[in-house]
Amino acid sequence: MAEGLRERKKAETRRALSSAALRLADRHGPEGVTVEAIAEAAGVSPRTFFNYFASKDDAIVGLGPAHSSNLLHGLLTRPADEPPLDALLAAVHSVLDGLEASAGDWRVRHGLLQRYPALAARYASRFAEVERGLAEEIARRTRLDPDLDTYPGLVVSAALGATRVAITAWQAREDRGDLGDVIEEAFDQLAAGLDLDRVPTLASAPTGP
Amino acid sequence: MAEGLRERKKAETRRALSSAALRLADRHGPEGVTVEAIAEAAGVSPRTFFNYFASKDDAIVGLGPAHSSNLLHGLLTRPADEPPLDALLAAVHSVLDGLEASAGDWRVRHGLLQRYPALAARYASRFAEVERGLAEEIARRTRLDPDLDTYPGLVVSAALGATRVAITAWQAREDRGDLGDVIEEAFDQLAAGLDLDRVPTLASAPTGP
DNA sequence: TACAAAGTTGCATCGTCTGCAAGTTTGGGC
DNA sequence: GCCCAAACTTGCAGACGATGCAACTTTGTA
Repeated sequence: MAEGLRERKKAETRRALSSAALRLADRHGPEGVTVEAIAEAAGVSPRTFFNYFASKDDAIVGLGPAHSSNLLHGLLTRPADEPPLDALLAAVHSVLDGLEASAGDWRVRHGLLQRYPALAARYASRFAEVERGLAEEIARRTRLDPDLDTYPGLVVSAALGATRVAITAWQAREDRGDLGDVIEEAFDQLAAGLDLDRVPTLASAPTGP
Repeated sequence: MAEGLRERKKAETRRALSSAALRLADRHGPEGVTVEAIAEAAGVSPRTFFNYFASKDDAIVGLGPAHSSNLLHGLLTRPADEPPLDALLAAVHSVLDGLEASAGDWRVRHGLLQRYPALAARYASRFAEVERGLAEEIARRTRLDPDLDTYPGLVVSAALGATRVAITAWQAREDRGDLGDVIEEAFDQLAAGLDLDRVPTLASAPTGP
């Protein structure tokens, strides 16, 4: 049997804990919710909580132990001779598609990350590992050294920063166009060397109608 | 009296605490040192520690309450019509010059930040405010909206990322050239649109002699 | 010298997180 | 069906971080 009762129960508990943590944190703020409350809402003991998540913050942002990066996986499936920036954009896009599924939680989570910098920090530290992995793959493709050369780390840092900025801007906009488009636009600006005169299109008119 | 005994004592205690925290964390790791140990090394009670720093991590990374950004100050002194990327590079340079002073602590601190991502996260969250301030200034200069447009956040994110990557690469190199040069090189790569074919110069030959 | 403001300290307390030693449940061989 | 071993849950005890409160001490000043 590929999927025993055990596995399903575990997955369900994890989901319940993460979901409860997210919901409660959204309502009362991360500091306003205790592990005890989360465990109770999920129907397990406080001690069990720590069998699933290493910290309260991890549960809120929904990061399991081996959050094996979809981003890196996406990059690995791109052709090796593709320009790094293009490959990274494609990887981001592929992750985005997979994300549409649990869009509700994701929306709430990103809102929390913006409202509470401490949470974002926790998230970022997990993200640093991903960044490292991506940089190594880029270094391999460009035959550079991931430690000594700046290019691999630079491309990855710029790409992820662009993604982050794009998501934030997209969330701030009322109209809500396509997130993929906003991200693509940001990458175009990177490719244009961040030269204001050569930037393809700017999102909004200065201000007002 | 502009500088009473009170002020001097406070400053000294703060320095002693931060210094002890840094030194102990470097030796035993951030988790391996307790607030009690730091306080004892600095000759104050554990309770007093929290009159100076909001958390253990803050003491280690040496962040006081009002870490008013030199970076933003550096940016504000640049001409308003300077291209954003150039202005940011200049701002980074100006901060770097001021940093030479306490170079010893700074070196150790950056090493710690690299070894312990959790610390880096704490640092980054403080840094987020700085990033926000820089983006707002860039938005003002470019007559864009800091929330709705991606450009301001994008430039700042890319610039700070480039700085971070450059510092890391510089630390990894044995020969230790000029840090300013490495940073400048990274900014050049940004200005070249991260196009591998147009990147000015690459730091190292592929690998080996 | 006396007094007020500022700073330090101990104490009590809450919450996070970990190790350990039970119990309880599940899956699989027989 | 029965039983065992592995996996999972739970309670308990305890270390540590962090905060509020109420003395107590030091510093600056009248």
